[in-house]
Amino acid sequence: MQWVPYDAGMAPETSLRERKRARTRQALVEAATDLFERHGYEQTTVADIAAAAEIGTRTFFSYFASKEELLFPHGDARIRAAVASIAERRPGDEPADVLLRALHLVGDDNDDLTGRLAALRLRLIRDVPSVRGKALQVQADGQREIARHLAAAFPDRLDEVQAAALVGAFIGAVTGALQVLLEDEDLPEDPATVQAAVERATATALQPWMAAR
Amino acid sequence: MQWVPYDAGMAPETSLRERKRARTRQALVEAATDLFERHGYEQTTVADIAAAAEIGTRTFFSYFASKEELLFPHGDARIRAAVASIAERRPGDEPADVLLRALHLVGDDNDDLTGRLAALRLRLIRDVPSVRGKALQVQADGQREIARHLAAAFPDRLDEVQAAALVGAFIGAVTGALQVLLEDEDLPEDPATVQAAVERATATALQPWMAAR
DNA sequence: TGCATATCTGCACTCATTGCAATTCTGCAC
DNA sequence: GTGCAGAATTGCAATGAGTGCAGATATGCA
Repeated sequence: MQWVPYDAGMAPETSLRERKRARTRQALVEAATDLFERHGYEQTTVADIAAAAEIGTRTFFSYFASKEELLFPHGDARIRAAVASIAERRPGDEPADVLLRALHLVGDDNDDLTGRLAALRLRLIRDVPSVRGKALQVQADGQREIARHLAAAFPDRLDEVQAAALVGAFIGAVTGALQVLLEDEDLPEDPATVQAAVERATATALQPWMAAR
Repeated sequence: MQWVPYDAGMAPETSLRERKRARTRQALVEAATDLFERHGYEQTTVADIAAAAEIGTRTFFSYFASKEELLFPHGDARIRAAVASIAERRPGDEPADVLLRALHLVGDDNDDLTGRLAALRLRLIRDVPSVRGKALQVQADGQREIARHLAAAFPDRLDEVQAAALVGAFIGAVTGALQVLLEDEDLPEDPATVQAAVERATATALQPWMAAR
């Protein structure tokens, strides 16, 4: 490949047009984060957000296909990390080994960009149905992508469907645990605490695999 | 609308009010199924459906909270089956045993009511984002419910979070496989074939547990 | 400088969803 | 059978997301 979408600290090899566009996009995310925190998700209209970022309401939809998208501006960051991790497969690795490592890694750089957005997102996923729906879709898509790469990494051991099942099991364990943990009214707790709790719970759930190692 | 003097499969404890309401609800689902099949999901408006069922558009929302809900009129049937299955826990059963049995069972009575609605639903889940989102939410909620019961069934072995992780892993494996299988353009294949493929793939993914038995 | 292309924007429109208030049933009691 | 309290139905108006369209602007490149 030749083009990496856009990353905070990225090369200036971009045209004015692109830079301007990226700046506006960023402004939209920030304005939205701000307004959502201040007035709530449902109370904030797309028009409000567009106005805050100084663009026309109509133009908003040329940056984000929906209001929910604002909360997942880097929908693929984690996926890319996981995929990269899979690529680093070491000889002798079992599919499960690779997945466990990838999972761990994705859990770590949990703080994608502004932790503020991340925290807000968790709260909204818990409270707003449409946001939860979007989050689940993003997750499902990511899962599929990872499965594709896993299958490719072990052509002799897994077919597409088996890989998808395996990935589903691992990610399912994590999200299942997370779902329960996030039910607590006071989310903002401490990311590390949650992280640890997830690891503990999934360790039990995935124990058969870890034991096999 | 025609009159069915006596519906054999209905609980006797219902008042006229309830029966009438149930009939209208059913009429709505049927009208929707029909229209969705004939003109497509997005091309069919809630007003169309309400008209077809002979009720006011406004009234529709006193039966279903959203257009998507029409596709999941028995959102809890499978869950109840799984929960019941868990309740039948036999001494000596491991959590994983109970889950495997429940999963198998849920996969079986896959034909919830009119296979027509079920088939349509699968197609729409694959093609319409908002429907996919809804499906994922229903699934997540069901998962949570099952986890609750599993935790209750093994108070000495699992806490809420561990149970959720375990359930997430099992259901995640199944849905992961299913997701890939449904990508084929020609869904209507043969339910049994899909069922078998899912079992095969999940067997690989969950093998460590099955082996432990 | 000047055109071809990419963006931006206002306007009008469709559609899901909701609040409100008037109207029409149904269950139950007298 | 009459009447009432509560439930259900419905029309109307309004909000807000998302889209198609056409004209106005800005940018890349010759």
